[in-house]
Amino acid sequence: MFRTNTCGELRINNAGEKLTLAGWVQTIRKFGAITFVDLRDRYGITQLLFSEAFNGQLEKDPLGREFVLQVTGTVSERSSKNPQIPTGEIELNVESFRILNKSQTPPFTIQDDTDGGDDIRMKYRFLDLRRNAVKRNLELRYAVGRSTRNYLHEQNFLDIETPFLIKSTPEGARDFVVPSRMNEGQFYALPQSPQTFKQLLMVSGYDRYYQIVKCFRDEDLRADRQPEFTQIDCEMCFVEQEDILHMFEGLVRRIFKDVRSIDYSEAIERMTWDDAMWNYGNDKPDIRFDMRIANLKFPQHTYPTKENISHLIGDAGFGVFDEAETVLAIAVKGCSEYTRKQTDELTEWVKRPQIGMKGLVFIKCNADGTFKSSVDKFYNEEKLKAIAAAANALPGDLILILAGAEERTRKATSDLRMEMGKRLGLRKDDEFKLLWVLDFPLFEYSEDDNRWVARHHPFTSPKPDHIGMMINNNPVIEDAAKYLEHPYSNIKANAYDLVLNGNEIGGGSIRIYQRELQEKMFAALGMTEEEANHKFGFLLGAFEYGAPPHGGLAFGFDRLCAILGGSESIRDFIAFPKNNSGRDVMLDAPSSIDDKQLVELQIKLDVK
RNA sequence: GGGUUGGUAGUUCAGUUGGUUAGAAUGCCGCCCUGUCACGGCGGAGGUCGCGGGUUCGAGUCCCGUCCAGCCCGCCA
Repeated sequence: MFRTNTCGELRINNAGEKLTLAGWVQTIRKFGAITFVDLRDRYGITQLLFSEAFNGQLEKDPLGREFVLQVTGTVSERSSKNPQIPTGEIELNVESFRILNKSQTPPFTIQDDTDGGDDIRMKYRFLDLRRNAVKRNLELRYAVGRSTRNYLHEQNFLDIETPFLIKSTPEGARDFVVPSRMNEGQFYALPQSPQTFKQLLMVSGYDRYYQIVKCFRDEDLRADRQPEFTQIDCEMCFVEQEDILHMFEGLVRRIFKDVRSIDYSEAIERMTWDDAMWNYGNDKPDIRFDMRIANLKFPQHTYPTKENISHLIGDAGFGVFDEAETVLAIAVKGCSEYTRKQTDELTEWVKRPQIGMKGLVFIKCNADGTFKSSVDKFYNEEKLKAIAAAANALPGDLILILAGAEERTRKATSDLRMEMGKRLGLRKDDEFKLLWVLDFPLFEYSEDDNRWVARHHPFTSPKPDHIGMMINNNPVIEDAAKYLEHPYSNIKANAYDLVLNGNEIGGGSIRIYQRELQEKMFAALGMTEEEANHKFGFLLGAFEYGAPPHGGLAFGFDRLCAILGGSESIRDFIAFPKNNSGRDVMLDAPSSIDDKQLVELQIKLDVK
């Protein structure tokens, strides 16, 4: 037997037992004639005591950090205890030991507070994974997965695997493609999600399906985006939106309970997409704090046209506001005392290219009820008061106003809101707020492609009373600004996103299950009948053989784990992640392949 | 595709207005130390300042290009 115990389990009541441990050398502390070694394994650290008798052997065969050791000895109570670690009351009095393997000195320290930077840790990821910080994250990930499986199993879901080598459908994200040797000149695609397979499983009658499954998208990366990532993918038959929301609220509550011991018993808030965009400028608002956006130019639920201009700011001769497509304000609690330096810094912040605004207008709501603003000469006390009221600003608050083109300004105001929330400490890591965002638009207009595209995906069903607004073609709109007047912009989808602290952690929809409607949808997206049949004929065909009403959703597993672990980045919750450029720096992948492989695949390269 | 921050010892970083021999911490090596646990003490080794070009009497420092990494925008049905 290699070992009788682990390095994390021995306590004072094991004193006197003779046993064997195996693990890695964490540190060596030579102290005169005796030597202390901290031996580490997955479960913890146990201090080894090498008495004077071993000095000869240790001199001949010195130990080093990360050597793999097998030690046999007797557990004894320490004469000076260490209350910091669970095994701190005991040590193993070594009677014999064996070096199972040597190690080079690692390029960074294997400690909780490692001295290694991201780059070097990724290159030696197998060493990084020895550290507690990363290990805890992977344990948390396992706990989330186990909780998910337990819950869904109890709810009668079946875990069914779907293929990875599938057909490329260039809607949406770019596919990763895999050449087929046996089918010359042809390619598989890796799934962006098992979407069509899970719908086919519904047609087959497996009315509750789930899978914790890898998905692949060949798009640029972010801290919270990897080219291969994991989804909790679910689908159900004979359900309406309410059934799905209820089922997966249960899942999330269960995960909170199992993983973080949090009783999320309060009702999960709901908000329409329209309200989210209007009040937060964003389809995934962080509702841990309020700071809603006030529109100073238009009343809610109107299109921004000249006739709809409200009287909040009117035409006051202030060109920046008068000529702007939209003017948005947020009230920042208790910041009316901001200095010139602080407001200048905020102005610089919104002028960064990533935000892209030209400037920032301030109104200080003084504690005594007066106002001081950078636009005093255009707006009198009464107007400023009205603006403050609209922005829900109280004395002592600072109102920040951005003006410009609709879409950019809304996004910038949303970003500014998030930034101020962060600076004011309103976005706490240990506070969790869930939110359903409902009634997404079915379509959105792509100005690049000059056509309507599915906002979620083309299998999402429209709200039943909006089906009549579907047209059997995808008309090009000459003036892009006019697209708001097109009926498609008013069609809402049976689609829903689950948002946690301003992050989209899941999303789904009630699907189309009738061939006619699905054909209509493809046509609306500008697909000819021929194209639709070529790409999705199998699904259309299946819908003719008794397809039941169905719907589902998918959670971003990595992201969910990261948020539950209190981290912005998902990389530390993935054992072997890719870097910003989609590279695995440990494997040095992707890489070129042999000419022989290229010949077999009938691929000629036209690079370098 | 674009923006931005960074690249100096094994590692993490400092390096002033361009000026003598490029520093610190940690790690590593050697010696000392019988109760350490971030052990301690003394000593030592360790650098093509990412790469290429330019300006200058002189470049880690300024300029141009390039590569790599982090973050962001675009993109992500």
